Amino acid sequence: MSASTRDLTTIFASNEIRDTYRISFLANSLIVPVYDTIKRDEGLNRGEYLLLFCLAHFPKLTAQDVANMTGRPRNSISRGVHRMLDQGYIQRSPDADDGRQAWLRITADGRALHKRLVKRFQMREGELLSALSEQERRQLDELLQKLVLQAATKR
Amino acid sequence: MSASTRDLTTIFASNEIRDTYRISFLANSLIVPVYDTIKRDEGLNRGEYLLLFCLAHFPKLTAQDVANMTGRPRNSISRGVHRMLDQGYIQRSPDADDGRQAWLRITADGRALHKRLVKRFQMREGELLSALSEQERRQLDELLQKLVLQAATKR
DNA sequence: CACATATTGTTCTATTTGGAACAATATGCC
DNA sequence: GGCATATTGTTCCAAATAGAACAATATGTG
Repeated sequence: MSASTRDLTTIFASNEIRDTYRISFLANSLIVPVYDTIKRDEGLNRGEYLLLFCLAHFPKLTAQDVANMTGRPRNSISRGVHRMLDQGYIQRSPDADDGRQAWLRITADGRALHKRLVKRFQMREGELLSALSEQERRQLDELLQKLVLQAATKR
Repeated sequence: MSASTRDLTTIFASNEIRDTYRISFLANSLIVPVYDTIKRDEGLNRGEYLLLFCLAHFPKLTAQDVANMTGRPRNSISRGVHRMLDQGYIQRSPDADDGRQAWLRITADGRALHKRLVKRFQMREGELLSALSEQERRQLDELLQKLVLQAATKR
């Protein structure tokens, strides 16, 4: 009996936390291979890419905002900020009213990088979603939206 | 304008990879807080818990099987195996026909630990799913199953 | 059988990660 | 205003992580 003859996918449907297990598996399947190519081609690690992604969708954010959005600790964000500043993908300006915090913005270079990289995630997402019909995709969209709003408020 | 007055949840519905972003966010929300308590209370890290979880659902597995199922590198599994052996949660026996590999099994202690810990994930899962109706949960179940099977085959 | 290639599990090493403590600044309360 | 408490971003350090090389074993092909 070798690994190739044993069916390791049965666990998807037969464990005590089916949804948790499958959502976690899906998340890994969607992002890990793409992060690997981003690391290889652009030298950005996960924290740095997340920072870029967040800043691509808000005009300005503080480091604390990014930590809240991504769930990563502030020191990881802080490191990412410095590296992305060095590379010119983001810029920082101190807040006039609050000396503790600083506003982060994406630069034109950063936005161009984001546009290139996000396509890789879109392709991977498309591969997975091709298993669903149009109607099923709309169902998924609604269900996910309800779940993330629940997750964002109930924690 | 402070973080508390800015609505950082708008990104859920307005980015180029909505499903990827939301699934990844959900996965973190489901597992990270629980892993933290498991680390604190039992000293198990993520790799060690995953090993226990896998072995709780198959009579026996090789380290390579666990690596395939979880997507983690073999050296991480290897480390986990040794620590879990030391703690008596799993046992190992060499394969008679293939001198390279060894079969891993969960012990009674390991199974008892699994039963206790999986409840924590069930509780967290229940909190999130409470946002859905019975019918919606069935829909989610079907959609997730299609997606994970697609992910497991198309990679 | 002999030799090239593949697979399993391990060790070594560099990078990533995150908790904790810290300085600077802000807020609340008397 | 003055002092206790909270918040932001940083540095320090220990743990987790994963790539690469490795030894042992297995497989395949002549």
